[in-house]
Amino acid sequence: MNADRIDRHAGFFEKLNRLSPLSSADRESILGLSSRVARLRSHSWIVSEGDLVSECCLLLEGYACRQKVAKNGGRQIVSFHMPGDILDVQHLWFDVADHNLETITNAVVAYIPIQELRDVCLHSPAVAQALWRDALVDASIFREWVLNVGRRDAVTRIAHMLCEFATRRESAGLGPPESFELPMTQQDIGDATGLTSVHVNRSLRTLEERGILRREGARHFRIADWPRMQRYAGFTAGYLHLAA
Amino acid sequence: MNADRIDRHAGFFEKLNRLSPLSSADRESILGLSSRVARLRSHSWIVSEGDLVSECCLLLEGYACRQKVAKNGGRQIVSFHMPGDILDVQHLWFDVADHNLETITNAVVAYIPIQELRDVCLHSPAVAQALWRDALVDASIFREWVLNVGRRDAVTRIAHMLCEFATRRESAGLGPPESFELPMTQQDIGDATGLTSVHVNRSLRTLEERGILRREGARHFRIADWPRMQRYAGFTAGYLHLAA
DNA sequence: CGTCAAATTGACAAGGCTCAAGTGCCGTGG
DNA sequence: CCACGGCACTTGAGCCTTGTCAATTTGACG
Repeated sequence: MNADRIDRHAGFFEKLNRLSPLSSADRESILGLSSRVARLRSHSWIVSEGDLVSECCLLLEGYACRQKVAKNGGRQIVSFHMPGDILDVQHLWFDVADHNLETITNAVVAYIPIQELRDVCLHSPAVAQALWRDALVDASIFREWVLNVGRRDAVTRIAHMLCEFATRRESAGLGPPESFELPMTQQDIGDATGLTSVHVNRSLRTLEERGILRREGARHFRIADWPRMQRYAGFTAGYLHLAA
Repeated sequence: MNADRIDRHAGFFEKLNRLSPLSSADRESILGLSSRVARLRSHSWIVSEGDLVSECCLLLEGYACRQKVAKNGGRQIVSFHMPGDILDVQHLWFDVADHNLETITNAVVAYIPIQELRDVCLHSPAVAQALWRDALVDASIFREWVLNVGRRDAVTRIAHMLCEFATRRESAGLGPPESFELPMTQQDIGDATGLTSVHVNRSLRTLEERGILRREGARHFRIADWPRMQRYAGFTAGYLHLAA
């Protein structure tokens, strides 16, 4: 597992390094973190609300989301995650989970002991800053989602979600925003945007009819005019703080 | 202003101390922070999206909110704040604002230079941890709001917002949850819950009719059966991480 | 070729919005 | 002290976006 580990964590280092410039000593401590790697099926729950958590999760392959469930049974997806994302920085400082972590597709996850991560933070302010920043980007995205769900109509809402997905995907080096495969179902999109899957379906059709978006198969999206798409959705990448 | 400053910051110290136990040295560095105190009228914008920020704000008196504006002009309030709250921890690490900060009522705000706060964090891991935790609580509240706006119907949604307000108010030592004066207009409640003020008005009436809530004057709320109210709203205080 | 989940479509219901008018409260000025 | 003005709050009527229910089609995979 050791060779494995160094490979995996290299990506982690790059991510943190982008959030806050790290020294080679920082690099060493990060690569020195121990980890447990697990393969998970789609729709597995990694963490459930109320769980006592002692590890942070790093998503290595596949897609995941964070979600909460309302009293009436409604499921609300609160964020999507892609390879390279840290799934729950917050457990660095809170040991009880306040939401669920669920895989969307089959996935590979690295679990890093929180205590080790804390120690690294203590010895390296730069690493701490990087992780902190990551958490702040998270929060910024949540704010945008509140706006999205609260104040945009169904069609724009979905368009905005797609813009965010495409942008983060590109920024994670997973491909161009103009053409991509969605990992989530229309039900998932609905749960993320506060709509029903039926209405998501109709809204996607509307986006096609308006020429904003083309689909090749149900999950493959092509955006001919990416700037137009962003304008249509009222999407500005600022809140993602990509060039921190 | 110096005597003033120590007074004010005492509250700040208490808040951080609750989030992470601080030493007396930590206390000194916090009380040693310089600050600029300003009185603001209601509906003033403290920070606007896109602003370059070099100070963190601490709300000393009055109420404020954070909000974003959609392309179509819709205003979405993303969080409410009360005396003692730090309004933008995130500017500790991001210098461009991604949302607006607005007063709800007349308010008194302390501005603390970010550089000084950063220095304190560098020298005191405990202070850093406290501020970090505060930011994480923020994020947790945003997640709950996404759920609130996305998956609860109008009446429950408003009930939930009131529960949160009452709980945080109590926790901030501002009074019992069973009886309080709301600082915000019904328009504000609408902007926070993704509803129109008209529908907020009707929903409040519904809450009264169902016996969940009593009003004495438009803004004074009385909740006879507080546990029942929480059950009705599906409110559980866990996400507020009050007993960190 | 059968199976199952996801996607699609239609008909209808309903929750929430829009528009519009009216009321109540409070501070200001005469 | 009263009249006025403005803002927030109320209330009603009708519309429209989105939800519900249910049936059908599609597509991936064994």
